[in-house]
Amino acid sequence: MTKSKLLEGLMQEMANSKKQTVKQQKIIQTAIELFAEKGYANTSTAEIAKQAEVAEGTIFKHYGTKDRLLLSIIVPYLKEIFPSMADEVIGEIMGRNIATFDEFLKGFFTNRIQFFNENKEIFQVLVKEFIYNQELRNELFPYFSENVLLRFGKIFDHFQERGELENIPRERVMKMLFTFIGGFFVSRFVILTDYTITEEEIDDAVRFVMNGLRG
Amino acid sequence: MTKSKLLEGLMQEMANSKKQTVKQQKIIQTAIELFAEKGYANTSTAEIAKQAEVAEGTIFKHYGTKDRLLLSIIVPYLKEIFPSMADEVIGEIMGRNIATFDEFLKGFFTNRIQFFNENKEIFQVLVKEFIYNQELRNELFPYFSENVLLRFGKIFDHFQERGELENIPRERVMKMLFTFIGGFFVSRFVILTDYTITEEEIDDAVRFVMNGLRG
Amino acid sequence: MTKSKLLEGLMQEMANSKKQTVKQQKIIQTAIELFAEKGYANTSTAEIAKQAEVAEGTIFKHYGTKDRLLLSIIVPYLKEIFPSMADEVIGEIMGRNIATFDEFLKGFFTNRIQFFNENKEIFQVLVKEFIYNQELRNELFPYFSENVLLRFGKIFDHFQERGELENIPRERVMKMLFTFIGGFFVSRFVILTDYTITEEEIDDAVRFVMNGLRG
Amino acid sequence: MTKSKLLEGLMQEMANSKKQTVKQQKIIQTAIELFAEKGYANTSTAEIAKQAEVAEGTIFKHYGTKDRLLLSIIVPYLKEIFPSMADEVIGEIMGRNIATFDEFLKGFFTNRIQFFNENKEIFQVLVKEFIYNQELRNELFPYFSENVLLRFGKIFDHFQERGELENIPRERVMKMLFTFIGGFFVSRFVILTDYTITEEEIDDAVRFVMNGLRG
DNA sequence: GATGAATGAGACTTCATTCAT
DNA sequence: TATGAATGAAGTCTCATTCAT
Repeated sequence: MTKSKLLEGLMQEMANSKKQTVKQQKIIQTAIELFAEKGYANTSTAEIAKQAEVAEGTIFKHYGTKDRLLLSIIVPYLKEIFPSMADEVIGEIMGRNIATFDEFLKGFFTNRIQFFNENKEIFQVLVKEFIYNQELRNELFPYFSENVLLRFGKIFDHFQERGELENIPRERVMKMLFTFIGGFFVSRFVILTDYTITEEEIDDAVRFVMNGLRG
Repeated sequence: MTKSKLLEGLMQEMANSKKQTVKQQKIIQTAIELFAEKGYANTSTAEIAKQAEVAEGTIFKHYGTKDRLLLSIIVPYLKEIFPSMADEVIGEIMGRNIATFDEFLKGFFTNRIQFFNENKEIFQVLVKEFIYNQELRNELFPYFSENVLLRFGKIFDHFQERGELENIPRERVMKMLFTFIGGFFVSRFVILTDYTITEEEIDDAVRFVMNGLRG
Repeated sequence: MTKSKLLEGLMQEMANSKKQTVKQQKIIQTAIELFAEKGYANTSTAEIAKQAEVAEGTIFKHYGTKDRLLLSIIVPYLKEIFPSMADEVIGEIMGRNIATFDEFLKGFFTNRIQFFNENKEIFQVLVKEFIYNQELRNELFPYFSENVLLRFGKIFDHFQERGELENIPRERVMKMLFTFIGGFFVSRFVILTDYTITEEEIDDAVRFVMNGLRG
Repeated sequence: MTKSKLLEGLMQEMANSKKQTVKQQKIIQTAIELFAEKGYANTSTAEIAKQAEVAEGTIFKHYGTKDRLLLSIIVPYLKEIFPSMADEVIGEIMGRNIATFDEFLKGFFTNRIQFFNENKEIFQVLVKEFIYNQELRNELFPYFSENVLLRFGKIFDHFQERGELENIPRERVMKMLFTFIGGFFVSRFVILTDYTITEEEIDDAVRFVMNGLRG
């Protein structure tokens, strides 16, 4: 986990690479499960190999190092975690039927909850390593800033231009917003792993945030 | 990190134990720094020993296992992290000059921010391992529920009885509150390690929460 | 050396396992020599690795723990040490040409002396650990009772039915017999490691036992 | 356990030394128990210290090394294990009322069984280490030959001169005798630690030996 | 005489990684 | 592509022993 800027390179590389073999799929799936459960540092490649019913050498044939195995899990996920959603949502906002920030927030929560539910374990891996692993954090930060903060900013601007969320100091309030959103997803998906989020709770969250912002 | 219910036992044990030697203090201090920086799993006892200018054996003479070294850091801190504060605050509320939930929240944030600033690294260790280490999480959860949730609940009740925070579904709203508070402290002290919290931001946070709750 | 009943399991496991690599053979051979000479507890895996010209990790790759290395030496030997011989001898007695207990005893001594001479070191390991290691003793005792005492008892019965060894309290006399046999093999093969047993001494031993029994 | 001829020196030294303190007694007693149970190599000085309720340093203050602690247990016992008995018995034979080798053997077994019962654990330590520890065996062998074999030989001669045990090749038969005696005491006191020897069994043993010898 | 903190060599074991097949 | 034997560095931990108090 030493080289920098490898995220970009890796994304390129993955885009170009052939499609996975069956063994590769098993390796990735098993690694996700184990990394999510016990963390990257506490999971040995031997354990992954055994549980994936694959020779240990096979892992290294495909991924070279354990580090790159981790990135092979995280990187393709990164592209989906915010951007795709953001683009989607931005499309909806601009074009169609999302008129208020309330609606946007509700859509955002609903959409992401569904996405994280479908990829809970990868999200756990990502969060755990993001917090635990200094090097990875340094790697991910610029990516995160660029893709998440920026787009969210734009959306925020959009609604301010429309007359919503007026007279609010954007930077300061967005911090509060992200603080809550981060706390929400991490607590529900990483810490309380068996938690189920209800429709009602989404409404609570949206209301909490909206009131907080408007204050 | 296998045996359960060792928290209680360890607390007893520590209360009874003689006071630390100079070397012990150096070990603990160094371990805190390294665990905070790189995480427990990525820090070797050899590294701790070297940086603490102590023989590796000395660590094990005093703490037996690396696990127990971690707990020797976390456990004494746990007792201070919430209860003491809560008791203090409860005293202030009941007796003296805290009249509103706003005031309480502001006091809480101010007080804990100071405390975590003074113990930033231990807090980082605690949070990182809480998220990373399943076993430790299981160990800490009951303690957390009992000491944090319970006391907060009482305080909440207190203000509801006084007429504040009326007509609010306590359980649901407290969840939002904790979500925000958790997100706030973790992001500021664990992720953004060089962040400085201003007076202004505390006010933002209090306002955000109060509006969120009242809504 | 903690889990019980692992003997049976290990036997199964070994029967199923692939055949040894060259390195494994060197490891086992070297371990036998060193354990025989200095005892299991006084032999380090580093020493075994060095003398076997193998990386220390290789030992653990194959045998997992030092304990299992010891058992990997002892277990396959156990199956040969008595049962096979007993079956052979029983066959001879029943079918062919062993008519008297004298003959049987002489055959037994001769056969086992040859066997132990060919496997002197493993026998030394077995005896030393049997005496030294409480856990191993508990593990081996039931096996020993079942395979050795039982078969010997049957043979004894056989000759009593034929009219030999009459009027002798079987249990009490067999104790004396085993006492002598045990003393004989342990002293000659484990304590006096350079001792050579002559034909004459075998006769002495048989005569000593036969007289002792008949008395 | 390196230096040779230290047995003699140690005996002198012990004879000259002051009498033991209370702590020393506890150390020795605890060490005997632990060495008997688990063997010298598997017992740490830390464990002895803890169980003896003594600081680890105290053990080394008194005994210098763990080796010398072992010898401090074995050496005083050695002087009693055969010589004293032999002298006693020789006295009885010469002067008083032991007329036959039968009687002598019965006396010998009875006397030594009582002695070993009273010092079972030290005997276990002695035997286990004698078998396990090459260096100690080399140390003890000459002592054993001189004190045990020699005296036994004299006694044997005595009875042969009296007309008993005639026409028997002394060397060969004494080997059988020692083989049995060794097997008897080791099996009963070291291997079958909870065994109780009955009067009847002593008679069996004497009869077995006498017949064996006379044959 | 007794303590117990401290040591550092060395024990067993784990691990990511390599490479011949 | 896949294997799995082999590696050796590094990890945690144990131990007999020393020494200042």
